[in-house]
Amino acid sequence: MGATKTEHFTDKQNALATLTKALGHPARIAIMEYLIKVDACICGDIVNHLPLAQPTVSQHLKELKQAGLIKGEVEGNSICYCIDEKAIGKLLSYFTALANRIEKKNSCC
Amino acid sequence: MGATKTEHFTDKQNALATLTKALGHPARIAIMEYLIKVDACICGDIVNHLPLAQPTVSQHLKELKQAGLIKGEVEGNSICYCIDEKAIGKLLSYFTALANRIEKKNSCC
DNA sequence: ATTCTTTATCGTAATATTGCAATATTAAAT
DNA sequence: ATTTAATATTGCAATATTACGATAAAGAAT
Repeated sequence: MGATKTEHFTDKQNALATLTKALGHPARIAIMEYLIKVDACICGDIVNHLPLAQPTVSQHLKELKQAGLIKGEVEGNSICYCIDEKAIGKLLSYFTALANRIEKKNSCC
Repeated sequence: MGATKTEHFTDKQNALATLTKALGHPARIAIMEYLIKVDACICGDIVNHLPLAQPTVSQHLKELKQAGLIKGEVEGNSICYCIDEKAIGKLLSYFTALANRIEKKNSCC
């Protein structure tokens, strides 16, 4: 086993899990925060701000990109990365809905 | 290696990664949604609503609990699980802040 | 006391993730 | 054309996750 049984869950559940899983690592959180902190898309410069080797950072960027959390465009001999707002929007609306649904309940714990 | 280098990141980054990582599996998303859908804490009954064996569900519940996303109290010979609102609050406020910070930027991608 | 029910834990196999050195790629700069 | 700079890919070792059968634990019901 070891493989997630995605086929047993809904597309929405899988899609959300893909986003949260991609954010489920402090290095990828740090990358997202750095992309936001700097007031533009980052072309290069990410590796130097993380305590990880270049191949490791590259791999994390790849995962964030595959999950749809960031976009990357080639720009000269470097690559311009920036946050994909849509993904953050999805996360925000999901957790907003979740919080609303919880508020309406009588908590029994 | 295979072990996350948590020591290189901030407590906040690690804390958030813990929450998102716990939600980074469709079964755990499904558990959270089921806990909210049913209008009370669930005592038992979770296993029957998931396409996974009982030990697997138990393990997922353990992870959600360790991450602080759910609370569990013994109640007779079953256990009463419910969402921990604080954790959802943390996620919501984090993504809200993130979205706000993005909105203020000039998007360059 | 025994059985039933519910949940947890142990053990283990299959698979995935993390991290990095080495190397490749690609385009700019000289 | 060669060198330099930035990023990606490959290959691999260490570790973590996922899943579940078997078993344990603990209270409820008989």
